[in-house]
Amino acid sequence: MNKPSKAPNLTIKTVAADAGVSVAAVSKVLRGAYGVSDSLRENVMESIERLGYRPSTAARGMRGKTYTIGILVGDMSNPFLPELILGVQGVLEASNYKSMIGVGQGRRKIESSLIESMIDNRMDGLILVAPRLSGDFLARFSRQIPMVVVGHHEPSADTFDTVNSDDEMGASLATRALLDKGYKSIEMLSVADKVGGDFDVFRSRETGFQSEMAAAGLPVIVHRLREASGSLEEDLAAFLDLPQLPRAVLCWSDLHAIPLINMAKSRGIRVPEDLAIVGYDNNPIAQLPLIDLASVDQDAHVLGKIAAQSLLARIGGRTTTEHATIDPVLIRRSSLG
Amino acid sequence: MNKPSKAPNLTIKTVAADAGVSVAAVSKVLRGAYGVSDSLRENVMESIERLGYRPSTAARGMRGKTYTIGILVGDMSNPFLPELILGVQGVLEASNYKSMIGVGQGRRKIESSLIESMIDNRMDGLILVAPRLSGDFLARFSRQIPMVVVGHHEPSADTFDTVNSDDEMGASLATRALLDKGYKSIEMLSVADKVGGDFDVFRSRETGFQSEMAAAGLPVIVHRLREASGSLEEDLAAFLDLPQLPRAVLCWSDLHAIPLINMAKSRGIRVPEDLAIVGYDNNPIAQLPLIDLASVDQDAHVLGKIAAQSLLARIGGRTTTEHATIDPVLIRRSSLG
DNA sequence: CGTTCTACGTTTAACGTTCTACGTTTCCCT
DNA sequence: AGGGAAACGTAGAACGTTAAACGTAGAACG
Repeated sequence: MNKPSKAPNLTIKTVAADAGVSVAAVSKVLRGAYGVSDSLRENVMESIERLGYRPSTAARGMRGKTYTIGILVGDMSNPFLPELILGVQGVLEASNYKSMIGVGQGRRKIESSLIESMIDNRMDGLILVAPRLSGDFLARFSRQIPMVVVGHHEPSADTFDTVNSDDEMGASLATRALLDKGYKSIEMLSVADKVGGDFDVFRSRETGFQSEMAAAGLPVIVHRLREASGSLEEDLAAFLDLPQLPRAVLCWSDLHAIPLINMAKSRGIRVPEDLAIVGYDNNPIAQLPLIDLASVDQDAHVLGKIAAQSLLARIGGRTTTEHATIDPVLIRRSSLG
Repeated sequence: MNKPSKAPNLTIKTVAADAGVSVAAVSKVLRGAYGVSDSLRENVMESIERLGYRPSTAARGMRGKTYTIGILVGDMSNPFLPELILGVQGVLEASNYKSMIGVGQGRRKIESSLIESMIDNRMDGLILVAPRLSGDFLARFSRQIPMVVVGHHEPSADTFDTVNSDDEMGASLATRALLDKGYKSIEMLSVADKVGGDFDVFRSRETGFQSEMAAAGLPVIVHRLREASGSLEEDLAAFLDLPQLPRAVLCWSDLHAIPLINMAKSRGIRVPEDLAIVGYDNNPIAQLPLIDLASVDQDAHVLGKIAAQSLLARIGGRTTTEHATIDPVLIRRSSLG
């Protein structure tokens, strides 16, 4: 049997009895609250340690804080996730917070239900990473719980903070690198028209591309992929079949650039001799020798760190809104030329 | 400000008042407990719906169940994860359970602390997917909470259930396919000697390979990669530099097979003409045209479904232990020959 | 030497559920 | 019609923690 019939549930009461003090005293020690002498604290700590006591998050949630924050990731294939989470956890460790990670599978329904779960669990705050949910939804949830959103531009939001890599700059960087190589005919392969609703979250990279091209006095040509699943192959093929294939292409994501480079090479189009390709996100696959795709990299660790600090501040009582931005870097590989 | 000064916290009491019944009646409806008339249920449901009430998981955890189960994944790069989780969630939906997913980052410390968090949150049960933790640890935790482990052979465990794809059969399948092609010189590239402790969790695939080769009267040659990070490249290179390169190779994972196929091709070794390669896990990358790697596929959806059912049964009171096994399938691609 | 602080610790309500008893109805049989 | 069981609903005590309010003793002050 799993549960022995008599589980003498280890509670704050046990600790109090063991240390010979009141329950409230233990609670104070636990929370680092005001009004505990060093000797008391030491005494209680010793008992806690020896008994192996851990406070019940559930019970905590009833009155105070749970010291748990939820991290919701929209899509676990996101290559910078591990590093980002490390960044978050680094900050949390220092302030005895724990985190629980939820994976939204890129589906709005799962995302909402996960967020609701987290609220129901009385978590103290939420970090949403590249959520698919629209700004309206985000705003609605943010009224119920302190929230920071990473990788989802929403500059007008005033009920939650955002942390983003500067997508416009990233695209600029990549475009300028292509221009510096001397290419004149450069086009962009961007994401579907209204992926995830009609907010312009996904347009910053286009803006960066556009402004660089315009500054160079060159025409701005942007192709947009369709959203339907399975259409990616077709759309990429259509692009490669263009009568006037450009000399270079900037892809919105490595998720497009990698299949593209594959398809191009297997059609005998040489990369970068015939077509230079730059992606975005620096997916680990990009560095495989057969792929060797140049890509824009975001410092995920910093992204996570800032998000966590921001959330902690918000939980701590800050009511103003912060929108942070950090600078990406271009990783040069052979596909760039 | 985030929280309006007067949050008239929507509780079960509010609902009871609204529906004109007792608090306990609402609770019964919520839990689908015995002793509620249809009219009562309908009435209460209507109130719940209209008010948008959601029960506090934290409060629930204090007395009863939280209707939340924790899914801990050892490593989010695992390609069959999304489908597995879908399988789990499919089962859970039907019984009004929610799930929270934790990502262990392949680090034992994070794994343990996440499991502890989940226990502290009074979750009703845990599904561990390909955990790095050793059997001892697993057994210890399983005494505190109902638990099912997926993708981690531990046949001697008697305090938690396991669900696994039949790794031995998968390796057999792949080996036999290579034998059927007429190859005689087949070797295996397996995982480090004592990855994650000295249990033989990772040996089943070797066993499958070994028994097929022995049955065919051929020599059994297994290379083991080292565990240290960064050593993969070296080890693969060393393999390809072998004076007597085999005609075909079975890799323990696509995580090895994909870099291998890359390295081989970029050295001018033709796949499959010079070297046939079969991987394991059917990683999405395996199907890229430039890779086109044959691989053993596990039905992740079924894996998840069985795990969830198993856990629910255990939560429901089953005390015996179940070890389930399901059959994998070989996906043939050009790397097979 | 009384009075007021200050620092520490305790008492005691909450918090939002569940669940065990227990009291009413309602229904079904003879 | 009478009796018993089943069905329905209620009251109220948990659950483990926090936090506001409340002592209390010694120190500092006038």
